[in-house]
Amino acid sequence: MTEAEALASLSTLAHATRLRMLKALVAAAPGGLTAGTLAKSVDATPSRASFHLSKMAEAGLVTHDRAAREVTYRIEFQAIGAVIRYLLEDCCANHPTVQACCVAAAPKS
Amino acid sequence: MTEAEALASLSTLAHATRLRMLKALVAAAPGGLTAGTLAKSVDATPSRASFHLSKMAEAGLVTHDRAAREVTYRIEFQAIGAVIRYLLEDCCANHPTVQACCVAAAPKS
DNA sequence: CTTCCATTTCAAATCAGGTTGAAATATATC
DNA sequence: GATATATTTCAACCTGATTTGAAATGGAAG
Repeated sequence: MTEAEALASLSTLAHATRLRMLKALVAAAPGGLTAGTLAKSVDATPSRASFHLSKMAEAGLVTHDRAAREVTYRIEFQAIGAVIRYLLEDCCANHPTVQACCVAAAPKS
Repeated sequence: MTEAEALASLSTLAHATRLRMLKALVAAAPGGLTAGTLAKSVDATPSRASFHLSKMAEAGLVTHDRAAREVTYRIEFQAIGAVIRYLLEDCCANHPTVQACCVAAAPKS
């Protein structure tokens, strides 16, 4: 992942509406949610939701496909993993103190 | 870490000058770098560097202390760890696919 | 083909953040 | 105290992101 890509992902994540959409999509994985459902779940107008979703799609954080009239958005876990990895590896040089946080965050045996 | 804190850290990281400063400070850890050295290393004017450094300090990503005329900035590894953990745990619910990225990023035995 | 529903696009207004350069502060030296 | 260096602060300006609401598009159903 390049610095430019990392910056694009980080600024996409750095917005309350988008971060909440992301959480909603994680909770709904692997099924995904329609644009309308997402809009309601983060209390945004359709046009605002569409704006933010297209930004997230542009950054590769979500994918979307149309079924009839509805557009379903799905989380792209690997894209978020790539951002985390960039922070850990490229920025922090895998510093033990930073890694310790990830280890602690992995209670799954 | 609260959502507001995570958003503050993410938007602080989402800027080329600041991300480069962060990398420089990681490389210089645990010693730190002076404001002037940092400014040169990212090719920024003193005033621009000071502006970005104060944002990073405000977000808790760096600390600073004065020695004579120079102000030395140091990376706060735990703060970055906290952001990563937030993404991993609070956003992605420790999803295996995302965790796999961190594991791969940890070649240190 | 008209109508309805879901979503996106668009232009205008607003807002937040970044850059610039000059001035101010802090500290040391003469 | 005067001067020099390191850094920060400030105000003005610029730029890009976000919001808003209306209009347009895509698709299904009568």
